[in-house]
Amino acid sequence: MARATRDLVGELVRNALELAQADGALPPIPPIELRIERPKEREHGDYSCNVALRLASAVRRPPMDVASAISERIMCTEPIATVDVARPGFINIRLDEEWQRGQLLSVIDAGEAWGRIDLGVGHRVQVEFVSANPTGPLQVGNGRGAVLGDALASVLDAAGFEVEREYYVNDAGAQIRLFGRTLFTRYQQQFGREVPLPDGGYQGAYMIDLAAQIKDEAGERWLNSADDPPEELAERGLQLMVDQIRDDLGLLRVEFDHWKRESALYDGASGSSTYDVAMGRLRDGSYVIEKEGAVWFRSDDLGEDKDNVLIRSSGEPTYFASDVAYHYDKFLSRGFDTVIDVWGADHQGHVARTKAAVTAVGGDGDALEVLLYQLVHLRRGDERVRMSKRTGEIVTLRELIEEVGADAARFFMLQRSADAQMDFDLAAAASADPRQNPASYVKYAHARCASVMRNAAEAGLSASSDHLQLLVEEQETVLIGEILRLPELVADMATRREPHHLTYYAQGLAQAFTQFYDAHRIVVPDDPERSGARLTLTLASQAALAASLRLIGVDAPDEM
RNA sequence: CCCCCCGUAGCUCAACCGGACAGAGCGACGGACUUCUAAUCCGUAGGCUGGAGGUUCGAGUCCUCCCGGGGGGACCA
Repeated sequence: MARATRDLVGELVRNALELAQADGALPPIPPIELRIERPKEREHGDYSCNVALRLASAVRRPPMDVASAISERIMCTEPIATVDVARPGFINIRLDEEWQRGQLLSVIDAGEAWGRIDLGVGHRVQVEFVSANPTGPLQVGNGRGAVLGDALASVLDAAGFEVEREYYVNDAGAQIRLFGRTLFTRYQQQFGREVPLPDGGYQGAYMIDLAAQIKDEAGERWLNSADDPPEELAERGLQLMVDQIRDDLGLLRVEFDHWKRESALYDGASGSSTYDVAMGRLRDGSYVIEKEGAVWFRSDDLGEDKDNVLIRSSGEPTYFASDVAYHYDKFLSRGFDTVIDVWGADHQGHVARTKAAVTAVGGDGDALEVLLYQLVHLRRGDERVRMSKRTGEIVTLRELIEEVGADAARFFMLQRSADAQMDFDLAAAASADPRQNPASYVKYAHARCASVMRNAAEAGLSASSDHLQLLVEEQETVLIGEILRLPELVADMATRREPHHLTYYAQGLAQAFTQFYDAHRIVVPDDPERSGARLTLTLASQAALAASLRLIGVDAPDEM
């Protein structure tokens, strides 16, 4: 199914609305956005529409009248069974149950690709996330960005967008030079030399490990170098660091399509590098001024209240200047229609000026979206786990994954909306007990589907679509509804950039299946017709569970 | 001083960008296993959605102010 059921319903409602105007039942009105919602109460139907309430004052008619005029003209075909009008002026729509049962076959056919829609076809989106400085290992907070960005990219992909996952490697500038100098110091220390760390150098033990590794690889090669740092040494250290970051992300099952190096923005003959071209664009647009010995981005025309330094009085470009060039590259060179940058909340202050910069270099600032995520706090049961850089008790992403596993790490990280701070309970996440750990609960439901199918095969029973009309029990109806809901959920998540709904959907779906399983026997050798229908439902459940787990990035095991 | 995010059940959090009776999980209490995985299920208790105004048919959601928590406001990233 390339279209969500909701869209089919919406089209029928829109037709009815237009018909009502055409035949004079309603006066002509300007086009209105039509939203089909899913009511909380099942008695209100499978879908509802509040268009009559919103139209009432404009057409100077009681909402109930408007609702009636529209609902009478809704064609009760294919997905729709009945249409009712309710109290204030809602139009409530109930789906045809036979049609819904028939959809289960499409679900099974789609398998773990269930939920894919064509909402975003032809639209190229880049999701850039993590992009932590390669001067140290990833921290827990980076993990949240990793999971959020990866799941969002998966959701957009499922919604039909052409998606690229990108990691921006900040391999230029002062901090990377400091990284090189720290590494050089540690390298010399490997040979027993007493060399002090540079001012503000990177304290972490990982720098010693890096130095030891480089010593093993290259011996004394740079020991007596006059450069600080030796360029090749620094480059090798950076490579190793990036490799480690890539490995850590791999443990989380996060993979990038493209690793973009900041230094590449400066490559090329003078005047032709991305950086030079982007700066040229700013100058052409009169967005550049010089004052106090530095070069500034003047953006008050674009609604910014403050100028920002592009080139320091030392002649060195700022991080922001690189960012201008980088976003020029994203939009003007590579031509993405939309770019979503996933940033930690501590970068909140950069949002406005980066959007302004996109506009200034000739792009559309609104096509740059920045998804900010709030901080993560760790706790273990009731005990707070401190993550202080000063005390050195930093919890790395790798440590987190080793303690709780990739599945729980991903599921827990994704459970909160990006703009809510998060308490991550290591004790709950590390537990295999589904009562503590919803990731286990969902996986268990999937494994149970597989188990049921195995037992059915042993009993000589198999899924059949011949008697789906037997699926009329309350738990069966609810479960079918949950399964069929995924495509519209994908649409909502993609549109609103909110992948966290996945975890709630997966839990609700798992619960619906488990309740069905608990209330009714699926494999009944004496009743092959009913068994065949229920096995079809089981297969569809398994597909929907697998599809949602795949989007979350969690394994869907066949046994536990 | 200014800007951004948050404040919802004892705890952790949802609530489809204004809808119908604010929902889950955990925790608490009480039930259900000779049958496909009880790693489960069912039931009960638990709320003036931080506070005060406002907007309208209708507000947890939007506007103003206040309180509280977090994050920003550099020629750092």
